[in-house]
Amino acid sequence: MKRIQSKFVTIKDIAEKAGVSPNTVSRALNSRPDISQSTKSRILKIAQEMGYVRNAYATILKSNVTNTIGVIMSDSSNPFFSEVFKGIDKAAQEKDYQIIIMNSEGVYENEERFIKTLLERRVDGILLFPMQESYEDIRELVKEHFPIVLVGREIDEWNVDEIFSDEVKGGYMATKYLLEKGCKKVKMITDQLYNSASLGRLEGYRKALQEKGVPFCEENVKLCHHIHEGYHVQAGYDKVIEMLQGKEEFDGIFCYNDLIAYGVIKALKENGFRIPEDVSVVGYDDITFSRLIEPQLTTIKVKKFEMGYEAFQMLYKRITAKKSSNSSTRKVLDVELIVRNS
Amino acid sequence: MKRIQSKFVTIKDIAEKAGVSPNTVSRALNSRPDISQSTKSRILKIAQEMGYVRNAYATILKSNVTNTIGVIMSDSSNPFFSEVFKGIDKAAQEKDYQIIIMNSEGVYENEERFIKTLLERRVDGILLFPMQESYEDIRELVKEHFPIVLVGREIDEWNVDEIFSDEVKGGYMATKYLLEKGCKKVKMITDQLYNSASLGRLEGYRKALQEKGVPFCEENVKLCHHIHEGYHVQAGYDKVIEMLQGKEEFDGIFCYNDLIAYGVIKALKENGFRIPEDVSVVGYDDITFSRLIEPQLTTIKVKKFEMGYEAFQMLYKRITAKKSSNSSTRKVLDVELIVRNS
DNA sequence: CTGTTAGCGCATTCAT
DNA sequence: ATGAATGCGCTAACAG
Repeated sequence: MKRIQSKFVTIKDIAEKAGVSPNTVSRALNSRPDISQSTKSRILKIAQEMGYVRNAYATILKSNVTNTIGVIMSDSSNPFFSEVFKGIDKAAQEKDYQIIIMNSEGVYENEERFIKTLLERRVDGILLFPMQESYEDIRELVKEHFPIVLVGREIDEWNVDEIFSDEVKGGYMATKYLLEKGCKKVKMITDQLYNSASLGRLEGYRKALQEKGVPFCEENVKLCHHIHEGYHVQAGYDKVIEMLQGKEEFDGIFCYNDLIAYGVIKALKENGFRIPEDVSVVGYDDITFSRLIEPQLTTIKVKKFEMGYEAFQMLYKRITAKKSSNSSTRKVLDVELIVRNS
Repeated sequence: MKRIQSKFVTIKDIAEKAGVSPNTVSRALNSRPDISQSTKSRILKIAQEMGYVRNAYATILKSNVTNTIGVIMSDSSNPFFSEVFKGIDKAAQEKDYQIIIMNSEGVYENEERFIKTLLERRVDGILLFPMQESYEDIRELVKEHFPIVLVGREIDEWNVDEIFSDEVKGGYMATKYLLEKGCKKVKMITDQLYNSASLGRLEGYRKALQEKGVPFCEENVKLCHHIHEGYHVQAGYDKVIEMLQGKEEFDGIFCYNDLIAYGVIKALKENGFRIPEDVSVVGYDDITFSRLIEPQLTTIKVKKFEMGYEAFQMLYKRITAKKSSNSSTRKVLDVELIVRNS
């Protein structure tokens, strides 16, 4: 595991060549006031010629500031996450922060391991998209006042910075829309129910039903257990097939996200259902492609870029705060119903 | 993870508490042979209690091995790139490598800056998706035998590791397919022509035309200048509108990528063209969504995940090589025509 | 087995 | 304006 490295030049090397002390070189490189213009430019020229590249690790070891954050998400290739990530990236670039990104695939053990690695690398803070049932690893960080912001999920109990969407409202709007369109049997296809996103959207679904006097029925909520990341489309497809085989009746489907909705639409079309004439479909997230599929997907728009951008801002504030405060910030992003043709 | 005065616990702290020397603590933590089982477990217990987290920077400063690579791409939210990235991530995780990811947005100055930052952070190697006209920054690295692998693009002149698709074949297959389907006027909508991907696909386009005895016509190649990342769809859409306004005639369009094809299809549909009856469309990349749009997109499938996975392997090989060899590796990935309904 | 010493590359004292 | 000394946290080399 040893690699040959093109040996990097050090300030000592430069110092020798320039006939000055390493310290003087350091001064020149960092544009300190206490150095003469002439030696400074001479040194800079030599440094340039020798191809000097500062060793960030040495600097960091002294300063204890890495200008790096860690980002842990379940699947950065999921369009929802990659949109959010774009916001993070933008904000981070503005503050000249580097990002170490890690894909947990929704596996708790990965998340735990990643956090440890990130701490070893002394990231200034962590942005984490909670995905699992257990939060022990996070709890530890929060307890120690380590800068962390939870993104896309709400964890009530703790005193931790969070940014997430108004999930209840989203679920409510989606369901209400279906009901007001005249749907009598509205199914919901969702993810596992151990996170605030699923729970919130489900609550919104119930709320809308209740408001319209439609009895809530447990069987109408279809849980996709253990969706492998990247297989939401398939999961939605499978659920519809399952429902059809079970001779279940429905004329409206509220999907946990757009990807599931894509699968749902595919299955419905293949089985001769017209959308929205026979069955109406509403998705969630409003990812880029939802306006490109046929029919264009009616969905709940989530402020993805903003979520990422704001998340970094919150983390940055936490990192640069003079002293660790005990009060936490919770930011709720509004959602919007985008009516298209499904 | 405990921190004393907002600082992390060091081996020195542990040593004091345990009444041993820092070195002994180091031995215990690294499972060295030369330490007694009893002191070792005693120290480990104390370390655990104190919430010790090793400082990777100190270790790296000594060892000069960061187990980190840098990845520079233009837009990680583009489905093509995020698929490739997934492959990189998978391979990197297997070797326990961290990834610092940077989005250049196709801007040379960004790329240059990023490379510098990555070098300062002493990444063991860099995976780079060349996007610009200038490669001066890369040339420097190559000259210094810094481990780098270029992904998705071919740069003939140099002696540098590369992995890319067989673009000529892809362009050829796409165009040939259109011609054999009976298209008489095949347009090509492509990106700027300063990279091997565009050039290769264009060459394939010409080759197919020539083979079928169709004269190549400059005006049939539509260049989308300066596509802002994330706006490929729009670019495709605009080009079609432009062509229609110019009263150009065409019955087949070969698109540089699937995103452009989405826009093309949208514009055609909006203007009353039937696909593929009136106009056939072929895309490139075969990203996930291409089978979900209507009509399902006929396209050239690129081995995206493999490209990323292999790219890391190549880089890893380079990083861990006993000595720097002068011969470079060039890997060409095969492409495949996926016939669907467009 | 364990402790002492030294040094990775840099920046921050303090001298001169 | 410049140099010398010190230490960030850790580990390797050498003693004991």
